[in-house]
Amino acid sequence: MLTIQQIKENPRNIIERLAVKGFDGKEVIERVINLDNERKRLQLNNDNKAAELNKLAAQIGALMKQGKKDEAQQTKEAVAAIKEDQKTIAAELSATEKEIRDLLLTVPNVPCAMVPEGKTAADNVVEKTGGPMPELPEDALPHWELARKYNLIDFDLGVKITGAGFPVYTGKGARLQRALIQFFLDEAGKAGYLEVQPPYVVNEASGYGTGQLPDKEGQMYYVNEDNLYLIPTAEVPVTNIYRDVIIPGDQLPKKNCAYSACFRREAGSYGKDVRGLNRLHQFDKVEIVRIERPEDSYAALEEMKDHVQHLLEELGLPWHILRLCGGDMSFTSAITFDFEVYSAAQKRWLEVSSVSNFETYQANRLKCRYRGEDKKTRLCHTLNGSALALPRIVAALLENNQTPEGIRVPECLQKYTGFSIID
RNA sequence: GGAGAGAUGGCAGAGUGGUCGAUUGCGGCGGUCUUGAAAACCGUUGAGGGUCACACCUCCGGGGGUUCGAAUCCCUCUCUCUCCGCCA
Repeated sequence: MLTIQQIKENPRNIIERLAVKGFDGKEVIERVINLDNERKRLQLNNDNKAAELNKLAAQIGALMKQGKKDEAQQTKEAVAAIKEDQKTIAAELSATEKEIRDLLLTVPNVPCAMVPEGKTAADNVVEKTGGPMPELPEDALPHWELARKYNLIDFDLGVKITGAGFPVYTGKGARLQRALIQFFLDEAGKAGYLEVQPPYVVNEASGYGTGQLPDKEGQMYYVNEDNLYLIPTAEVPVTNIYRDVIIPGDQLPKKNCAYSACFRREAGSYGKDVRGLNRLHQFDKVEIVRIERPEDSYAALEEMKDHVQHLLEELGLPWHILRLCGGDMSFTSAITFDFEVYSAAQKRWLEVSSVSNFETYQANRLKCRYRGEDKKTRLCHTLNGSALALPRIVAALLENNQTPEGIRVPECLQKYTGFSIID
């Protein structure tokens, strides 16, 4: 969430930029500022009462030691009255604090200056395009047909075991999954990301830390008995490594990568766009996460984009980068770039990565700070990106690389798969 | 699942009702000494609110209570550890 400090520094600017996300912040921002002034007043009042009480309590202690019981008794009576006062002030104070917190939770992150205006995905800006566009024959098959033809993925079996959206990968299909994961992790390692293997299940505090809670709990699988959530992305456990942490300035940046299975309920999204691998409840992904000093975060974002682009080039897929418009960005992001690959048989672009800078929005919730040269603590900037999510990559690879002889495996994967063609 | 122990500052570890925001050790930082370093010695070293800066206030796992006063007593929740059972 935003900090009050941020809001107070330049409320007009915040309101203007929130409008880019289609959020009318005028009222909330004003309300927060007023409430904070009220909070300060109450706090001062409360503190003064507390100071008085502390002083009197010490006096009573001293009197008791001297054996002056009567005087002590008198003082005790004075204390009772002040306590009564303080009680009401304290109640007001905590109510005000709660209201501020609740309001702040409703305010999305402020989009940075580079974010284009716009309401829907149609307003996203294509920033860059690359990779070879394949020429497929008319009878080219979509990946779900190819998966059946070559026995790579059994969707029906997944339905039997679990339900729709939980495919079973078999044989070379399973091997291809493992190869991609290894390839992505190795590349991230080369780029300086420290690999971690996080839990796939997280507690409530972690859900709040990265912003899945309180709003999006409907998107996560929930384990009722233990009050735990299945992770929708490794971003959650990995970023929460840095929850409630003050990082020495010279240890920044922190760069982590992690493979994990991801679990998403995808409640309410059914229809033609969800066939095959296009949208799953469980899928594999390698995620990269960075914790940066504010002044470095945008350079880091560029590095992350370059990294993802590099992966797609190695895979030989046609890709483009979208700069998301305000309306299509997530609640917590300050700027987001989506990478899409072209699926030649489905004749559509598929999102395979999303790279975002959250600036201090996540860090404020996480209480993730660093200590600067001046010894002061400041909020870090957090960033993350998929590098990459597997299913749609697999879909595009199968479709785009299909030949009469079989499906060609990209060079970069062959040392991991152990085969160069799927036939 | 059963039984027991515990949760204190970056770490270790004291403190069981009244200058305790907290003894001490380690670590960190600054300094003296040194060509440099180590050792030794001296000093310093938690977070948040508040203030121009002080003052002042809050925080000893979370929440509630007792008391003039709680890290210390009571209740409750969560978590961790040990032993037993089960088990990849």
